[in-house]
Amino acid sequence: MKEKVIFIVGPTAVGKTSLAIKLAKKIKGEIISADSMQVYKGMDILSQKPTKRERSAAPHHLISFLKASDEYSAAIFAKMAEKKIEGIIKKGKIPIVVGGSGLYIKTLIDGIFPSKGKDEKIRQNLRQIADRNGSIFLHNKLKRVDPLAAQGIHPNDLKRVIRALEIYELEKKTKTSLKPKTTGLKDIYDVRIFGLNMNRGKLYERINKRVDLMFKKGIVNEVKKLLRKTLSVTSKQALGIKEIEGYFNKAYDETEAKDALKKNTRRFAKRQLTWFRADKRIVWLDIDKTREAPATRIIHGDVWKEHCL
RNA sequence: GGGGAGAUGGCGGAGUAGUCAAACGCACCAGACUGUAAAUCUGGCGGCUUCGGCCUACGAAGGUGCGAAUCCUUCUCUCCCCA
Repeated sequence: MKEKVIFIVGPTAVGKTSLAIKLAKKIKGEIISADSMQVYKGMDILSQKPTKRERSAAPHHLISFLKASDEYSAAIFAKMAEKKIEGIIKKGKIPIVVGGSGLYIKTLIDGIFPSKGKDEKIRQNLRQIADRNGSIFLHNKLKRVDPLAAQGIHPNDLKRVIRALEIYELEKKTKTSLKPKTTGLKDIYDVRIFGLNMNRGKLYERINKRVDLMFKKGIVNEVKKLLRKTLSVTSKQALGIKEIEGYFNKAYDETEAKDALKKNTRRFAKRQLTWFRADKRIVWLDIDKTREAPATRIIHGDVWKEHCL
């Protein structure tokens, strides 16, 4: 019989962290963060890491172990998470993967095709070509080497066009031919994915409140410190950095920075939902359907019995 | 009290007789997504629709035009200046 691995996914601010901790305590689980930003030191407020107290309530993994200048990616995450999962299972405990980074989670569960990774030089070169000749030009180029991939990528989606071309240059194989060669967690373990959701308006309200709290906690100062360092490509895209940077540059005041962060976080949550909705394996727990916290339902209720036992 | 400016879709804001359900931006909704993913990109966005159209709309009411968001009259409201 395959060992169980529990996933708790959902949009930001929906309440994944607290549910995961309750669940971990109940079932003797250990939490693995599937979050592209919580891995960074010095980004505690920004990435809404669980507090020290929360972290001491159950073991947490893959949080605060990278410098802001380090790169991170779905592939690195998947590799590390898989090792952690193995270790946790060996200890006789249940791994609970918690997070909102959809691609990371998918990569972990379904795998990613083998690749040498990225090559900044190739990317830069392709970017220059796009600047000179337009993104359509690059897309046409991709059409010639990998027509199937080109079909699935919009000509305006420069990052994807570039990556597909990069794969070809680097691997001498097309993205299309590599794609089927993937194995992941789902081939080894009994994967159970739970998605948390709630009424959209309520979720947005929670996000707004959370951002207010982030400012009270000193996010401005945290960003100020971060901006003094060199940030990696990944870490510098954390929500909050560019919004607060604009405030430092006097492009607008603090209130506007706060509103911008709220807005961008709301949009992010929406994109997360779009991503997770596409995964039909997810068992959704709608917080609005019950007056109680979904934690109660998942831990004591039928959901747990039905889906995990 | 006198003079001037203006009222456009959820908001901002074009348009100044036909090709206007009304540019553009924002918000919002939906979608795509395999090494930057808290990123990147796409579509929709008055209502109804058998997808051909139909209906309701540009402060209100009248009027002139074949035809009005666009012109005229009155009214209501807002802003500014002078008293």
